[in-house]
Amino acid sequence: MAVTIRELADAAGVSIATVSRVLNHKPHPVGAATRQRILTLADELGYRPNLAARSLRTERSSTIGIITDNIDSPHTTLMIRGIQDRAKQDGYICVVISADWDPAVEREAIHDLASRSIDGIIFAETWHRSANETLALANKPFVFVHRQFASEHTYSVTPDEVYGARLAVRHLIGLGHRRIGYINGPQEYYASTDRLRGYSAELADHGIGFDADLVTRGNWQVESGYDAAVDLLALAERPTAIFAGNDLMAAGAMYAIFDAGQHVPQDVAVVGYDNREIARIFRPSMTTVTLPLYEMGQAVAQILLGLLAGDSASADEVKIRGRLIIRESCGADPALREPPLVAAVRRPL
Amino acid sequence: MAVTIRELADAAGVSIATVSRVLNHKPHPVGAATRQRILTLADELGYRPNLAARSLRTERSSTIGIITDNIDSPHTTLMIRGIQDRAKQDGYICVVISADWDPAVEREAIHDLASRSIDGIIFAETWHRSANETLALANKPFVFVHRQFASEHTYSVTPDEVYGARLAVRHLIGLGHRRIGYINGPQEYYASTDRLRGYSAELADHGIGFDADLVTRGNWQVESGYDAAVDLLALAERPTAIFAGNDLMAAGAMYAIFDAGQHVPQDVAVVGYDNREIARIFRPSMTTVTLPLYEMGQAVAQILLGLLAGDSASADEVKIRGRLIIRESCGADPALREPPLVAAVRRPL
DNA sequence: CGGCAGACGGTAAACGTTTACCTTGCGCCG
DNA sequence: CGGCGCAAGGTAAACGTTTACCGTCTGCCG
Repeated sequence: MAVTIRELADAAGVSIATVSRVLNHKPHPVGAATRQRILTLADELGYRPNLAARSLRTERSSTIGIITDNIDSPHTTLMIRGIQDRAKQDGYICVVISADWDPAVEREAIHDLASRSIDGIIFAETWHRSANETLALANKPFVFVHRQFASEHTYSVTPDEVYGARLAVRHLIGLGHRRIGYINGPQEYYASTDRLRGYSAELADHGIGFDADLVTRGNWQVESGYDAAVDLLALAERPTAIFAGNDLMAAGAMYAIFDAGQHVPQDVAVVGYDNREIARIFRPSMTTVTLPLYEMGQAVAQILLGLLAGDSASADEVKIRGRLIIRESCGADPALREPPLVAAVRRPL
Repeated sequence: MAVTIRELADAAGVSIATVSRVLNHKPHPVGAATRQRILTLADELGYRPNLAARSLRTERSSTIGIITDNIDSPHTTLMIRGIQDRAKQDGYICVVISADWDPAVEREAIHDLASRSIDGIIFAETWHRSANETLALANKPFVFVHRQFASEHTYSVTPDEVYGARLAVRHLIGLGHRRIGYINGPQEYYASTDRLRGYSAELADHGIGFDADLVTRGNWQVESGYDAAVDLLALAERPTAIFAGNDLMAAGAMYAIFDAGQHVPQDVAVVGYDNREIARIFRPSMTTVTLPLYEMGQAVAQILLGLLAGDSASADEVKIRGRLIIRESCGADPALREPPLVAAVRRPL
């Protein structure tokens, strides 16, 4: 079976206390020779501390819990990856639990994590809801990332939606557009309101007045983007560009434009948001703003690990900026674009 | 702090042994009255066993480890979801580790999991590689799911690729096609060879001869599907339908068809594989074969949990069948189709 | 030369369970 | 009525760590 600290201590001819001290880099003085002996012996014997025993003693487990509504979402996984990678640097692993938008499941998850002596919790894309009191009694540090709804909670990491929207709109303005439609997401999402703020702020910065007719609303889905674009195209003074709240709605908008016999970007330019897989594959490929999910994951892990190490985090809320990816749908100079998916017909037919 | 078994025992006026016995449903006889008292008291006090202590004692942790190459892959997450959901029914949680196609990381992951007294390991989409000997000394049960490459290992769950390919080809044949091109994936993948087998078997069943010219190869990416379709369209005797090894290559193939001035499905019908998000959104929406990822996850969890419970699993390898999703790209009777994304222009422009 | 500080290391308790083994009491049968 | 068997429950060891506390030895200073 696995080699224990006892056996390692016997092999090194010291007590288990000493072994524990060198393995955990304790300040307690240990002779250089013994330390070295223990270290090499540990390596030779392949000693691995039993983490169950350790966490029984220390009430820590080098594990952080991630609670998310559904792990099977394109947004979540990349964030989790960021969290994992950062956590791994400090020897932590992650367990992720899907709460299915169900407060009861979420509470149960918190309890489960707590009874496993988890060190801290990250709420990813999920709202704290009724979790408050449960969290209180679990009294573990917790942090939010990509929180979708309002909450008065302390530490959280979110994308800088205002900045992202400004990037998109600024780009369109730079291409000469002055009437820019916006397809907003549902009102209750931060992403919607913040992107709208960025949209109008950027317009204002360029002296373009805000026109409420140009702002429509979808529900993040393709179909709603289609409907919204139909409305925009029906306007007396039609927009020459559309900024969609996400790539899915941008796809819908482009379909509406096609169905109206128009072309993208010649007649109407389109910019999306999220940089989902479809943005790259779509024809025309979509100019879009990235959601810096991986970086957000890293950032939130960083904060939690800091909390666990006893630092008090520097900022309550950190915002991470995405970047604009220029492709075909906006009509920018091809030199600025990402290389298109299929450059040209490669062989004569 | 958390209530311990000691406190619960004191409250109930019994010894901790008795408490432990009723909580773990041990066969050891316990009077109905005491049992009831303990149970209600446990509930009232909100007793949660300390899992660290339990696993120290039992060398089990109600945790299963999932090792995958990259959690951020559209295939993986849905499978993980299936595993999680099934595992949860038995009170297990999952930790997933991304091994980044790096054998060293994978070995390290196995060790890490072992030192955490994990109960079993699921390898998802990853090959065992040099993991063999590491696994041997960790001696935990392990199972494979969606294994990509050959291996002589025991328990595994894979999609029934032969069946899926037959579904696709049968459908095309049913629509009257006799010259059906196939865009294969890279040779080293099971998915490629098995789908090819299904393709030719189904042709044979309908008395259609195998024509090597109709089989091309891509690398799963959009671009390669484009190139492959260009080749197919250049054939003297052009195929009237193309079966692509995955949805991405199907998208590429359709782009090639468009660029040749042809229409899908009128001139060439196309069927994909995987039922990725893009299949639904693409125009024309793609007929495709689902990869039953969620079910595969459930199945593999089922096997592992069985192993952990002491049953010997019934079959070494279980294959899960996907199903055909009929959309626009194959030209089937609209009545058979999934409703299209955007049924029609909803409002007059 | 006495004593003290610090370096180095050991002892043992504790963390919260599970479980092998033991005790008690009661009913029943020969 | 003695003894056996079984139901019901208790005792205590063990799991592998960490860590507070306690030696011991050496060197150095007054």
